[in-house]
Amino acid sequence: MNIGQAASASGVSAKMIRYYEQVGLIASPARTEAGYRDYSPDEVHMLRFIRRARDLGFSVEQMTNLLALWSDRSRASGDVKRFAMAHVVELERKMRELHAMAETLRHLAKTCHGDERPNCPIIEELSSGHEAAPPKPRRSASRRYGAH
Amino acid sequence: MNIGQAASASGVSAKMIRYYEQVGLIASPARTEAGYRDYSPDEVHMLRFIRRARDLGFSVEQMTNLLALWSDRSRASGDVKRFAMAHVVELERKMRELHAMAETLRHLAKTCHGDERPNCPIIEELSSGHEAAPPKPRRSASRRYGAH
DNA sequence: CTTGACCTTCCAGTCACTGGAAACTCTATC
DNA sequence: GATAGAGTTTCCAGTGACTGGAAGGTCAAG
Repeated sequence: MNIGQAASASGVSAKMIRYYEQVGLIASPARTEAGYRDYSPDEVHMLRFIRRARDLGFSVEQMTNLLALWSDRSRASGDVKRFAMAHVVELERKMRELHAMAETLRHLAKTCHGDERPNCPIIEELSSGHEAAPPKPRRSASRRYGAH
Repeated sequence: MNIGQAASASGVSAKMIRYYEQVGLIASPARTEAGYRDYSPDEVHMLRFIRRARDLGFSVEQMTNLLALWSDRSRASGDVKRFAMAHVVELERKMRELHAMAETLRHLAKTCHGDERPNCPIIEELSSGHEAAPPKPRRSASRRYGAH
């Protein structure tokens, strides 16, 4: 199976497959005489696993751990569960962050007439207001989400 | 006011201030004879505005628009409100995405014993399962959130 | 034999920063 | 006046997870 077929069979683009190989998430596959990558059914299976993990928001580094757990037949299911739940906690933290931003903005927008007049409490609050969104970023220098 | 003072007065680090200048979000400030950046109270005020906008999850590009709205005394408050609400919609889209991921993971984890035995439905589902998290990514090639 | 779809490698760009090096300036102390 | 330490300057490189594109090799169909 060449890379294009592996891509459509797994849902991971050819570009991404090469990238995952490059960063060491997956091993280099066999090559044809002409130098084309040649994927076995098992490797395509692994790519599908990777795609699903990525759809659940796991980073490449975390996927490395997941693949290790996957291929380790003797690991305890508790290890997997702990890993999954730690990720859930992280997802929820990000959700709360986004929620706080949205809440603040909705609150500001509620007091804005939204008409033709220039007077706008949203801008005024951003301009001179008190502290903004994150309810209270207590210790984490967390990543932010530029919407673009 | 030099850059360090402007940084602590605004909550935007010196590094970020230089970066924002470099990418054109803010204008180059005056310089002292020695070449040090010299910020006026108005510029520090603008930096605070920027920090609050960033805390609400606006990208640099969006902040450029916000600054334009800020300094345009004749713009309609409706323009600002529309801009803010579009961002809220985007934040909510991301929240739903994260929520779907967390839900899927929690669901998988619920069926996992989480003990010493190797049998683990989480891994099994990722390995051979049906479609994963995003409830149904209908058209957007949306950004994802690697938790690291 | 040519066309076009595929594959290969490599380099650059994205976004919003952060870290660090080398060199300069400022302020305080001795 | 010398010196130390903190602050500033520029510039370059790296982050994560890709995506785009150029230049060239390969394959199957007509």
